[in-house]
Amino acid sequence: MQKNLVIVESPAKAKTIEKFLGKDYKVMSSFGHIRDLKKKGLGINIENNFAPDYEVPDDKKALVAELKKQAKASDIVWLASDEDREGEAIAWHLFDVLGLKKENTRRIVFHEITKNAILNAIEHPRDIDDNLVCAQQARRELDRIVGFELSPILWKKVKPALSAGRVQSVTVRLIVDREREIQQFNTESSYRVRAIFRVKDKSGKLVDLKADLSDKLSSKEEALAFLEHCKSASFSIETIEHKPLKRFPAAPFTTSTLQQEAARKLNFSVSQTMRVAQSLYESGKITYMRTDSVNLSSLAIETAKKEILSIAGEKYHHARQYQTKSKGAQEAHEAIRPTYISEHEIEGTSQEKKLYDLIWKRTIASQMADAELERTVAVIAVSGDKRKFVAEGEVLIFDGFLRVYMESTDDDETQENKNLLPPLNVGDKLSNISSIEACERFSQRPPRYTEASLVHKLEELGIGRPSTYATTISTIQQREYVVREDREGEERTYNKLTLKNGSIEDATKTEMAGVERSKLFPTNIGIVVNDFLQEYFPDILDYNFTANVEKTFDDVAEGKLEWTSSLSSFYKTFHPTVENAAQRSERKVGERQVGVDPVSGKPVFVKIGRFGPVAQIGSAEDEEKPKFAPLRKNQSLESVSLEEVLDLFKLPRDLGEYEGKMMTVAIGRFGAYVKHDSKFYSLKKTDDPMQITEDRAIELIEEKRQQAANKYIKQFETEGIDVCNGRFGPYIAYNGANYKIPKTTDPNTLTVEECKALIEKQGEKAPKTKKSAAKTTTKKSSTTTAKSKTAASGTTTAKKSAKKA
DNA sequence: CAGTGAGCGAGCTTCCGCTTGACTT
Repeated sequence: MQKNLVIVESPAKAKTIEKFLGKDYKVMSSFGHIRDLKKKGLGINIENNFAPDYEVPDDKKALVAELKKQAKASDIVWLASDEDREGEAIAWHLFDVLGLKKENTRRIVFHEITKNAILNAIEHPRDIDDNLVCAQQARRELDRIVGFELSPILWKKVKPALSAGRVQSVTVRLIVDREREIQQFNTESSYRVRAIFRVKDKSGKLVDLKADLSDKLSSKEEALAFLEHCKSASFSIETIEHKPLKRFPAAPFTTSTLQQEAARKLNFSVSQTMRVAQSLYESGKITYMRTDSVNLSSLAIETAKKEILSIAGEKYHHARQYQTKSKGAQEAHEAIRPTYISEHEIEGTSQEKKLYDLIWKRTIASQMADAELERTVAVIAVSGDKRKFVAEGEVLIFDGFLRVYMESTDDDETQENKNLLPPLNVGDKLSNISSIEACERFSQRPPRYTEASLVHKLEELGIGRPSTYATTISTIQQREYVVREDREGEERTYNKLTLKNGSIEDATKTEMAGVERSKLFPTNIGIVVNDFLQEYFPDILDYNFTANVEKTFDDVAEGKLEWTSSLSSFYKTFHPTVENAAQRSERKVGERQVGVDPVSGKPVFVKIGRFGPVAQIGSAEDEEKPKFAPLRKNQSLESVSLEEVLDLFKLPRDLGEYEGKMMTVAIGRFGAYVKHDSKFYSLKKTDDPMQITEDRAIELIEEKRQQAANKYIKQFETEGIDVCNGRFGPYIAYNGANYKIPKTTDPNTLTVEECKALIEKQGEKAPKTKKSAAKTTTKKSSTTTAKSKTAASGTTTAKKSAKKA
C-alpha cells in the first residue's frame, strides 16, 4: 500500500513525475476533466440560482472508480492539476467525486516538469482556490447557455444540426467579414517606376544600381510624361545615409506560434502540427504542447546557454526572459521547447524530426544575440523634377541568432533581397542608365485567412485556448460554415513602359491574380448563419465579447463577484434576445427571390434547404408541389442569377436510348455523370453536362466497360487470388484486402506461389469492410433514415434498408 | 456513391476546455 497518491492531468506527465518522486508516491492521471455538465439538456437549473447538474461521462467511469480505489488506499492525496482556471476546477471535481477529506488532501502546482520544481511544490501545498473554481463554473455555464440556446434557434430558422457558440460563431464571423471586405475592395492601379543605373563597384566592374521612384504615378499619361522627361534629365546622388539596424529573435514557441510557423515553414495543417507535437511530448522529447506561455525554465535557459557557447561562442549568447503579451493568457506551463536541449536531433518519423528541429532552433535562437545590420539609403535627384529615386542596400554586420533561425512571415509577396550598395558619393552623376521602367501595379485586397493566420487572429482577440484552436477550426469546417480550398486566379493584363536607349516601349503583359492555396472561404450556410446571428445577437458576435466576459470571470476569481450573479446578469439580457429571435425572425432566413420562371410564371427562390443551398420554383403554398434543384458548389446565394438558377433545372437531361435503355445526364455529389441501366459513368472534366452528346455518352460507357474488362490481369480462382489493374498500378486482391506488387516484378508473370508469398510478406490483412460509408454518413443519415422509414410507411423493405443504413 | 426538399410528427442535433486512445483510410 502506497503512502501518497499524486493526480496530474496528463499520463505522460505522470510517467516523468513518478521517476522524480520515488516509490512512496504513486502518480496517476485524470486525463483532463473527469466530470462535466450533463450531456443531455441544459444541465443547469437556472431558477435554482444556476445550480449545475454534473455527471461523470461514461468513458470516464472506469477511471474514476480506479482513482477512488487508489485514493482510499493512500494516506495523502496530492492534487497536481495545472495552475489555471480549468486545472483548479479539475482538482475540485476530483476532491468532490473521489470523496476526499480536507485533512489528507493537498493541492500543489508546478509550471515545469523538473525534479526541483516538483519537490518544491510538495513542500508548499495549499488549499483548493474556491474562487477560481467558481470562475470556471461561470465560464462553463455561460458557454453551455450560449451554445444550447442559440443552436436550436438555428435548427428552426435555418437547418437542423447546426451550431453556434461563443467561440465558433465569432470565428466564422472573422471569415465572413473578411470575404465581404474582399468583395467590396476596389482594386486601383498605379505606376511604379524603377531605374537601373550602371555604376562601378569597388573593383571597378560595372554593376546594377536599382532605385525606385519614391512616388507612385497614378495614370499612364503621368508615367509616360515622366519617362519622356527622363529622356533628357540628369541624375545625381543627393544624399547618402547609413543606419545601423537590429533584429531580435522571436520568443520561444507557444501553441499558436508553433502552429503558424509549422504551417509557413513545413506546410503542416493546424491539426497535423498538434498530432505530431503530441507524439513528441508523449515520447518525452518536448515539453507540453498546449501552452500560451513564452516562459523558459531557468534550467532550460542554462542548457541553451551551454549549447550556444559550444556551437557559436560567447559572442552569440544573450540570455533573455520573454513576456507573454497575448490576451487572457493563463501561463500554466512553460513555452514549448525540447526537453533536452543538448539533443540537436531525434529519432522518429520525418514529420517528427522536422517539427523537433523547428522547436529546437526556435528555442536556441531565443537565447542568442541580436543580428546587426547596416542599411544604406541613397537618394537620387532628377533634374527638373521634384520626385526622387531611392536606392536601398543592406549588409549583415553580425548574424547573431540568424545563424540558426529566422522567423517567416505570412506576406506572400516575395521579399526582395537587398544587397550591399556599390560605393557612391554625394554629388556623383549617374549618366550610365540601363533602363527606366514604369510598371502598372495593383492595390492588394486584404488576404484570406489560412488556418494558421486564423489561429493568430483568435489569439490576438483572446478567443479560444491553446487546447481548442485546432478543434474550433475543424468544427466550423464540419458544420460546413467554412471550406478550406484552392482557387484558381484570373488572368489580368497590365501595362509596362520601358525607357531604354532613348526610346519608350509600351507593352501589355499578363499575370495571374487572386490565386489562393489552402485558404478559408465562407460557404452559403456560413454566410446565412452569420448574418442571422449578427442581426439578432450582436453582443455575442462582438469581437470583444470574450474579452469582456473574461473580465467578469477575473472578478469572480479574485473574489470580488459572486459567480452566480455574474451569470444572472448575463442571462437577464441574453435570454430575452433568444425569445425575441424565436418569435420575430422569419422561417425563411437567407431566402431570396431571384426572379420569375418564364415558363410557369412562378417565383424562383434560392435558400438554405434541409440539405443545403437549393433553388426552388414555386412556393409551398401553391397547389402544385414546388420544384427543387441543389445549387452548385461555387454558386453564391447572394449573387447567383436567374439564368444560372434556371439552368439547374435543365438536369437531369435525357440523352436518348442505348441498348434499349435511357441515358440521362445529371450532377451528383461527385460531379457530373451519365446514368444508364442503373449504372453510373462519370463525365470527364472537359465534358459539359449541358452540351454532352449521345455519342460522347456512349463513348464514356464503353470506356468504363473496357476498363472493367481490363481490371483482371490474372485470376487464380481456386485460391481466390486476383491480380488487378488499379488506379495506382497493378495490385493483388485476396480475401477482401489489397496487397502491393513490387515495381520490379512484372505482374503478368506472377504465379500463385509468388502471390501467396507477397501476401504473407505484407502480413495478411483483415478484409476491408464495405467502405466506411457507415462512419461518414451516420450523422447525416439520422435524418434521412427517419424520413425513409416514414416515406414508405409500413412496408417491410423500407424498415430493412433503414436498419442497414 | 450518384438522394433528398410538402404532408403526419417523435426524437434527434448543439457549447467550450481539459485530456488520450480506439477506431478506420
